[in-house]
Amino acid sequence: MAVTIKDIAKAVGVTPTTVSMVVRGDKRISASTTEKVQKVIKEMNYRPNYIGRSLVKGRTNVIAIATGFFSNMFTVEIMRGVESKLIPTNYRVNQYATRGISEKEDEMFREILYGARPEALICISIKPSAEIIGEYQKEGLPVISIEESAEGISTVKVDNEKGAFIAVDFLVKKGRNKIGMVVGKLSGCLSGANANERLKGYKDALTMHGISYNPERVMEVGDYSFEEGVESVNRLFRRDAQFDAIFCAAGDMTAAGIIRRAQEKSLRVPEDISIIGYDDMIIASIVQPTLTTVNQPVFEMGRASIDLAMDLINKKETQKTITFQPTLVIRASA
Amino acid sequence: MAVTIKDIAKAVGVTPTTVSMVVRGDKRISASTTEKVQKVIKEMNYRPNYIGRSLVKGRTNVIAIATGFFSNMFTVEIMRGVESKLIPTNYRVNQYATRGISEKEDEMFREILYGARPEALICISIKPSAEIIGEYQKEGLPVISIEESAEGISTVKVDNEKGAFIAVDFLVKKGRNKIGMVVGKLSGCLSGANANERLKGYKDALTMHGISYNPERVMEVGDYSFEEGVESVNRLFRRDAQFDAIFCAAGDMTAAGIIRRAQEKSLRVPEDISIIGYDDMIIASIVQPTLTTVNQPVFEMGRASIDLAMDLINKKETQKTITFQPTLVIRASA
DNA sequence: TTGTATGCGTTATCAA
DNA sequence: TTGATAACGCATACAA
Repeated sequence: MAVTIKDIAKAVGVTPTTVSMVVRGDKRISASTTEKVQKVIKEMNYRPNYIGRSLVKGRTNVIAIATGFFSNMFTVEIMRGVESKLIPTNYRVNQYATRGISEKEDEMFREILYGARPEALICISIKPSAEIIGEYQKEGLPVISIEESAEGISTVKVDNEKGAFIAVDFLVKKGRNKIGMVVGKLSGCLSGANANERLKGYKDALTMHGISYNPERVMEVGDYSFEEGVESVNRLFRRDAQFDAIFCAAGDMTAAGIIRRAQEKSLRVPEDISIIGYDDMIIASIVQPTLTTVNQPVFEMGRASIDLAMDLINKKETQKTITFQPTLVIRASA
Repeated sequence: MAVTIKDIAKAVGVTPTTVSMVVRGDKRISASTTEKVQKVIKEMNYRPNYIGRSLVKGRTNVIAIATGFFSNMFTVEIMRGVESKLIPTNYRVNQYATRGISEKEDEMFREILYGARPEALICISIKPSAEIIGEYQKEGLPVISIEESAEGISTVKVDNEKGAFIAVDFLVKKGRNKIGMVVGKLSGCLSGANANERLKGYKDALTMHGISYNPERVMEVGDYSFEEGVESVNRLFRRDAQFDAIFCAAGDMTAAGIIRRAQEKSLRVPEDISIIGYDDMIIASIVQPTLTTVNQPVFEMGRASIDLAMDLINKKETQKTITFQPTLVIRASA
């Protein structure tokens, strides 16, 4: 078994209390005993057990992060930001993946709340039910949502309407007026607020430029894969509509698929058809032509979520919404 | 504060022991009290606190996973495998990123071991020092290393020699004999066993085909970025050597950079120069021409690491090495 | 079938 | 400046 505070106490000839105080750097212990205790701590390679400490302190120094999958690029970039902010703190993160099984979400959130007892919960692209939010509030445990927002919790998000707006505005100013849109699910259990907000930005930009909205030009996709990009071009071109541009609000990977399929159909990008993606992932600068896309400061959002979590934990802040601004990164595809 | 076992006990009019036994489904409690207790548990929304439970049981139901960064594609894919295997268990993972700061690694491993007290440690692409391994062994805590291997710990790896061998063998059989190699650091603190094993496979394949080894054709790179691929072509072509192929053992992203730079130099891929990558990440099927590459069953390795961890925790297995076989995925670049 | 007593590793309160 | 005692939430050996 591991060395405990008691072992140290016995070895030095003091009580556990004294050792505990030395461990925590309490100034009331004399220099001489402090030194003796620290020497034995080093020799016996003692370190405090967080479990015991958590139990008595009622604090776990853990931030829980929940999302569907930790394996997509957006989440990975968020986590990079999270990691970078976590270093100077003595907090750790515990990850919880729902894996898209929404029936089990409530159960998972309760297990986190009552079982694991983190000091804050950060949700990425998922939204706890109102009931769960109520239970977290009752326990005084702050909840932060990245991307989604809900009554009673803090939010870190990007202005999706604006992101879509600046992309479509740019296309129109380039002389395009038959602009298609590929976007995530607008309704149903897999839908998020994002898709609808981006659709609104798209419509607003069209309206502003006096272009009528044609639902035949909008295509919903389920995941954010390359293959769905390929497939969405196939399906859009079967419809009764023409296109001189496609704004892919469903991410750069799908946009890459769109470029590929367009090229296979002998359409020149951007001469015959302009394409704009969303997210500004690394893939955007690798495809040919390189992809004009809407950048979201994802790394910064990860960092902001930890800052906010710490402020909420330390009661320096109450419920708050942080909105980041997207920017258009102009490359070669539009 | 949250509901505890005591609150339930008081509400029902039994002792905490009885409630504890009901929670764990002990058959010794009568059906009638079991029912009463369960009713109140539901009403008061009670759930066992893992901290308390861990302290007394000496088990945390946590597997620690440590690596440099969780944000690269290889690690992400490992984590996907890990997540997929974790569902039916009641184990969770805690992530620890060293962020490449190797001086602090020992300290981190000790904090994990003595502070967080997981039941197993999985290291991805990093290798604990012999001293640390000794301490983990002393505590009876199994360590699994993915990619790296070391004395005294279990390993999940891919046959790197074979991966390089099949790639180079394929190139030679295609009539190439001036084959360059781009590979990770072969020595120094950032080096791994991987790079050297792949170099050996490269040399073995050349030898087998009677081609002499020319160190001028080998180029070391530090990270696995697209930019390094671009840069490595620049540097290789400044050397006193010719090339009709490049085997990029430093991953597909770097290989994509090599393709790009080769094309910029008006070299046709694969007519003038064949290129083979490593890892078979999604990028391999997106670049033009699509990339011939060495596939590693990364997802499966993640899954295997959890299976192995569970077996080690449950003493069904002692130290063990699992070696996966790479395969060559032939696409258009070679 | 249920309750009593004790302990897991740590910290906090109060007393010496 | 240090120590004795109790407590955090839970599980378990043993007693009743």
